[in-house]
Amino acid sequence: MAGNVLNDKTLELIAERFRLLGDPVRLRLLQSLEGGERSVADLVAVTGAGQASVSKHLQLLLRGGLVDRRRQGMFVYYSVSDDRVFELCDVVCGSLTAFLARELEHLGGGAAGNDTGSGD
Amino acid sequence: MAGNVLNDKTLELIAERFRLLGDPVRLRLLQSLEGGERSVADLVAVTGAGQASVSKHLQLLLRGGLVDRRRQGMFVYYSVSDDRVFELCDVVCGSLTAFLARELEHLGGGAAGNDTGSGD
DNA sequence: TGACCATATGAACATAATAGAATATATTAG
DNA sequence: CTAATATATTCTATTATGTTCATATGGTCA
Repeated sequence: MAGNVLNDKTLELIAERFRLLGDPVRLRLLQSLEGGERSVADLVAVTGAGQASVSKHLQLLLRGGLVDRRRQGMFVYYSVSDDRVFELCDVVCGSLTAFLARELEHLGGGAAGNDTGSGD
Repeated sequence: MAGNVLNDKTLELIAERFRLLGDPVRLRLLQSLEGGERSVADLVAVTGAGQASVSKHLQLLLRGGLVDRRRQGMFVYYSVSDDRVFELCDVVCGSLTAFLARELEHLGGGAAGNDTGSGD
């Protein structure tokens, strides 16, 4: 952004990329790949999701250019091809933390002793 | 991320926030608010979306803690409450640019003279 | 070749997200 | 109070997204 006016097409591309990151299974996949490449079987085990589901999520990440694919024998290894995703997650984490802190403040200052749901 | 292992709840929160940014109308709203607060009517005019739609998107952004709301008379003014959204958009833009550049390279090296869709 | 394994894909289904029309609420003016 | 204006909400239809099961594809090994 930074002062630019983006056209509709660009905006749609950006939105699409955010949506690509907007799924917990895909985030878990990316996180699992942070330490290096992994086979699909590994990723299925780590995420606890079904094989078909994981495979489809990986295709989405692949088409979005966030991961790379390498075949070795019967196995396929995926790896993160754009480290910026982690930067994005970090920024979002910070944003979320700030937001929740604000929420807490308002609760504390406005109506103390409220139940906002079980605390983690 | 940065080496952390995030639990499912946190991951879902992060995904939710990415989804919040995964809509072109909401991105356009945020971009329109980059220069300062705006009334809903202004935003409706700028985005070209319907009033109900804009209002609903604004509620989502508000509940997500990305914008603030201020009432003055009959008008309601929204403003960005977390500048990090722009940082996020910038990073995504960079990521997209890099991705498209890679795509182009592959096209150029593999099959030159291809039409990748009308340019803007 | 056929048996076997890992991964990808298609079809069916369930659920979530979005837009628009109509209506409700809030505020001001008379 | 009523009329008028700005914004929010509800209801409904439609579309997008994700999961699962079954099956196809690509590869290895005997």
